Amino acid sequence: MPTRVLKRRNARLAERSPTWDGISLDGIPNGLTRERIVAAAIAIADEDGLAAVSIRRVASDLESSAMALYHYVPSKQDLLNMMLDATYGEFELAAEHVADWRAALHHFAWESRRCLQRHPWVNLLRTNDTEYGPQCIRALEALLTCLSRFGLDIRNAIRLMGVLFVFVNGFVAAEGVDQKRKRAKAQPQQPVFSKAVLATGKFPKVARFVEMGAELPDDQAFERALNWMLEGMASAVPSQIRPPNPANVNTKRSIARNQIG
Amino acid sequence: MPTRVLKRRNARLAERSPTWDGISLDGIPNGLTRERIVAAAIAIADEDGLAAVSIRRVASDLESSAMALYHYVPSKQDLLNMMLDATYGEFELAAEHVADWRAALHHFAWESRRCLQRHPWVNLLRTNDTEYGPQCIRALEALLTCLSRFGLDIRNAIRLMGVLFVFVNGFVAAEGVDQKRKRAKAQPQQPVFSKAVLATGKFPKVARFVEMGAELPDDQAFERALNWMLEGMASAVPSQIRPPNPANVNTKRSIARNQIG
DNA sequence: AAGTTTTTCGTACGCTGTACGATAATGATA
DNA sequence: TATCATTATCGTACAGCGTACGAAAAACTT
Repeated sequence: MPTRVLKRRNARLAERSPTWDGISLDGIPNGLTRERIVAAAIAIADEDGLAAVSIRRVASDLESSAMALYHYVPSKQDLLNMMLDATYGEFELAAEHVADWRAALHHFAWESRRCLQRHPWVNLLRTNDTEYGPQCIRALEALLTCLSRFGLDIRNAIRLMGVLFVFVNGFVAAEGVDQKRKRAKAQPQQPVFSKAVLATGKFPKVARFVEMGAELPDDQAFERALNWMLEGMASAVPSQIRPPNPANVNTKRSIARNQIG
Repeated sequence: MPTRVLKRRNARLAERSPTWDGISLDGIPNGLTRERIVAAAIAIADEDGLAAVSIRRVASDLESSAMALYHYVPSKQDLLNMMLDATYGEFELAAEHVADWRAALHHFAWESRRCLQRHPWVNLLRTNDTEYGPQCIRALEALLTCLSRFGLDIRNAIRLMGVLFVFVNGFVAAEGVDQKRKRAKAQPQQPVFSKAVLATGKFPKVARFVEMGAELPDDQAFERALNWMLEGMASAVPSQIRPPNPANVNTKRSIARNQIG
């Protein structure tokens, strides 16, 4: 995208009223705010991908100049951190009516996936070393509170949540890659597996897998894998706080220890 | 790192023998190869992080010039893909002596973690849309072959592996963040949770969790979470090919269907 | 020796984050 | 209202990035 940004900015500047005094033409004050900057950056990332988020581009969209942003945002890395935290604001906290900790974690997983899917770039941000901000802490507090109602202490709750979040994150990341591929289908082709390698005939099983069509991750696959995860967790949670899963009731392998592991 | 790269390159060029003819001073031919380029890039990423991998830097380390590399590597993105695939070459294939599919997956998970830990930047690469190359396919084929020996068909094996890999990937990513934090302890401090937010007192559970010290992911935590994962999978795998897990033998909830899910 | 192909390299363009200093707008105070 | 201090904005500049383009050199063929 050559000179596009600059052109856009010049266009914006050109249509400014010469008597502009802090109020833009349509009546919306364009004084900068940290919130406005973060929102603009998120909009860019949603629309054109995370790579398109540059200080100059954000400033251009805000009809401002690059350096003006640095009064509200210490650095670009901080801006990215704020973007990440802002997405946690969309997190719908666990409803009151969840019946047990398994349902709470189930809700947490689906809600996490929903938020991650809405902003595919979140996966990229989470790989850097980011700081957990207010929105994230708020969601975490709510879930901890919910889980504690069902008898899980903080340490164990954190363990479960951590593993679950890691799982959801990885799953959505894999989903995102596939979706990106599907969207860019116009390309000559972007084979997931190098065709040259498969053509050697040395890898019959992988070739057969490719032939029968890779199974793309979807809602059903997510639910299935999530239940594996939860089932495994249930097998480790002390029985007295285990949800009344009919499949488990008559089992003798309940773990008596009060510590998960 | 200002002008460092350029200086290094100039130094290298300066110490070149004027009668240089394809053989470098210490007798090692420095004709470029795709393999040498990839290896150099990996070395840089291991040492200075993925961000330090630039075409100019790689060329400098190879005592070459930036544009020379483009005859062996179509683009930087392709170079990154090749780096990723090369790491699969270090993957130690499942030993012959694994007793059942659960042991095979257990080995696969630990080996994946080992490789990922050796090259922390792999996590960053896997988030982009990459293509699976020969080394990756080789490892996949081996695991599929191993799993099929225990009665798992390709579709189900892929499902299990996919979820497991996603889990390992996410876990190591979390580990990597913590390790990076630990290494940069000299900094004034890099609180994982914003202290200003916690100081509001609105989030007592999170605050208590921070007080009692976050439990860093380690070998033990990995093994524990991995067993959750495998336990959940075992509950979904048809009973006749389920490994003889004593905890499961007397359970009636075996799923008779031949399809996982 | 001449011609062809492969490999290397210099230059240049547009982009990036941001340090620094000058300028403009705003709010407080005399 | 005039002056000053603070805050906000902006222009310029620097070093670095990926890589398109074309010239140059080296290597290999004939």
